Amino acid sequence: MPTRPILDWYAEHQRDLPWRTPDATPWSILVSEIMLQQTPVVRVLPVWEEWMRRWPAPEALAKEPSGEAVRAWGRLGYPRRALRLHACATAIVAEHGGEVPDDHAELLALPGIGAYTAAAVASFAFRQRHAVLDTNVRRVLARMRSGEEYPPKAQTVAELRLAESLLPDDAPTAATWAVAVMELGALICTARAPRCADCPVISQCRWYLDGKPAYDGPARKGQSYAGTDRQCRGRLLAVLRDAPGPVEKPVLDVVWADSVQRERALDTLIADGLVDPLDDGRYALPR
DNA sequence: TACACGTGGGA
DNA sequence: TTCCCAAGTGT
Repeated sequence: MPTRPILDWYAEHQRDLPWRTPDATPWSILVSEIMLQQTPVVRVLPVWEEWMRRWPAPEALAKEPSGEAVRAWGRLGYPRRALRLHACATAIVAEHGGEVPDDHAELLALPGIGAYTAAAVASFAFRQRHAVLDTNVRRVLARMRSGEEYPPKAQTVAELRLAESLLPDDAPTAATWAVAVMELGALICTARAPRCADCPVISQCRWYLDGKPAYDGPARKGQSYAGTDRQCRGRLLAVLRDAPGPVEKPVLDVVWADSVQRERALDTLIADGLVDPLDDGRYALPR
């Protein structure tokens, strides 16, 4: 895999994203990475701006009730991420003097930060040399090297080894390379209707050279949503997010007809720490 | 390992 | 309209 063409392409075509500017901090980058998990850039942008205005450093967020993080999360989806980001801020203040750690293992130990995000923050915020393997990169590698339209359902050791083997030796260059490949996957080598005509490495893409054969692996699991507990949880939490304070039970009851499912969903929200059942019978976002 | 976990937009 | 997908993590 040629490194140069992709670095050159990135230099010319990268998007101007606020967490990529020179004044972006490790904290602002960390927040962006959590928000971007399974969530499109356009939806993250306004929420990230608001978070950075309110909580420019971990200490500011750590002082707030976790419910404020959930409220400010808005409709980004997967609101447990908001809770984990709040827990992240708390841990960073308590264990790292308020500074986002630059060590990969320490990042990995923070709540809500897994293999991808730890590598991404270490790479993007601290310019370290790590294989940053997200869905974009996995797709690019699958097409270029394996000739497959899509990567395997679950990440393999081989994919990680390949990504590591492609890393430029120089750390800062490796960091730019990591974001460049991701960007290529996000803008050109997209899941549907890839823009192969604009690809800087089309001549080395095995999938393209093979005539772009259609995916023939096992069916990729579609995610149902309507009628699920997830949708029910979303409805219930939306009520609390949009209310100025605690709400009475009947206010929650009206958003979902199936009482068995509704109670189950509410129980799991409480178990997750997203909803706080008050002593007076009302419900609120957590303190 | 497989599944749960939100939401909205494009094809 | 329905399906598929978007910078994953935790259990």
